[in-house]
Amino acid sequence: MTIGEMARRTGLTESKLRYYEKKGLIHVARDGGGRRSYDEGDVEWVAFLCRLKETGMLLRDIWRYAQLRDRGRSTMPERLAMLETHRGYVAEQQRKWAGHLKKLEDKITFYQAEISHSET
Amino acid sequence: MTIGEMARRTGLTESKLRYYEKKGLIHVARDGGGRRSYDEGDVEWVAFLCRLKETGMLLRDIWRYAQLRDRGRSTMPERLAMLETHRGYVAEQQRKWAGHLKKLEDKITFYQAEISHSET
DNA sequence: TCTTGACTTGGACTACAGTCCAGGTTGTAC
DNA sequence: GTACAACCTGGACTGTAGTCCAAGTCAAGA
Repeated sequence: MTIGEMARRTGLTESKLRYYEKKGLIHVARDGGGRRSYDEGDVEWVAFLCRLKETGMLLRDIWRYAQLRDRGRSTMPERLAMLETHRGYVAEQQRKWAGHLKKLEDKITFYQAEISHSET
Repeated sequence: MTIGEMARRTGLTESKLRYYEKKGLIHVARDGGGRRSYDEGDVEWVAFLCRLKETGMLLRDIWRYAQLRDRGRSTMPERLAMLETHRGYVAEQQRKWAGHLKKLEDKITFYQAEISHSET
């Protein structure tokens, strides 16, 4: 798969794919002409990498995870530990957003009351 | 209230308080010696500003909100509209984090199974 | 009066995550 | 064999949100 196809598959831009590679998050094979050649395994890894990123993991931590992954199955317990730590973070985020939503709704209710009061 | 007291009250650093002022998000009175002098109204506004920021509103949008606020009660409907738009965003974030948590838990379950399989 | 510590300013610097660009290469279609 | 799109590289540039620093000011206490 070329970088263009990969971009379409993953929803990332080509720039991002090159950037993540430069940062050591993805290792990409090359064809005879020196062009990037992605496979299905890369698609899966990029999808997971994106999920980690969307959940607020910094690229440098994803890089640590990628390093462990490169070292094979023996690092699975370490990777599991990273994911468990991250789960705690994500669970807290979820609670936080729920709280934010509640407070924002209170504020909106207050504004609505103020405005309808002004109109009378 | 001096900037140091204000920092303690709001949990922000002095740097941030100066930075937000420089960006036009807060208007702070000065004492005779040219020092910042905050009041309770400032504390409340900063607390609300922080909530907007924590929920992902960019400083330039908070600035727009602050501009409306400066113009008085007549801008309440506009502010309400901003908050309602933002509520949609926050609600979506909450759903997103719930989804992320679910997927991450699936991955963790998978890893746990893999690891216990290796051990047998 | 002198020291101390909290404060003032503008501007330079940082971290993070990209994005863009010039100049060059490769592979396919006509 | 040439036009063309898609690709390559390194490095400069961007936006967002700060953080830090030098040089100076101000007020209270010894």
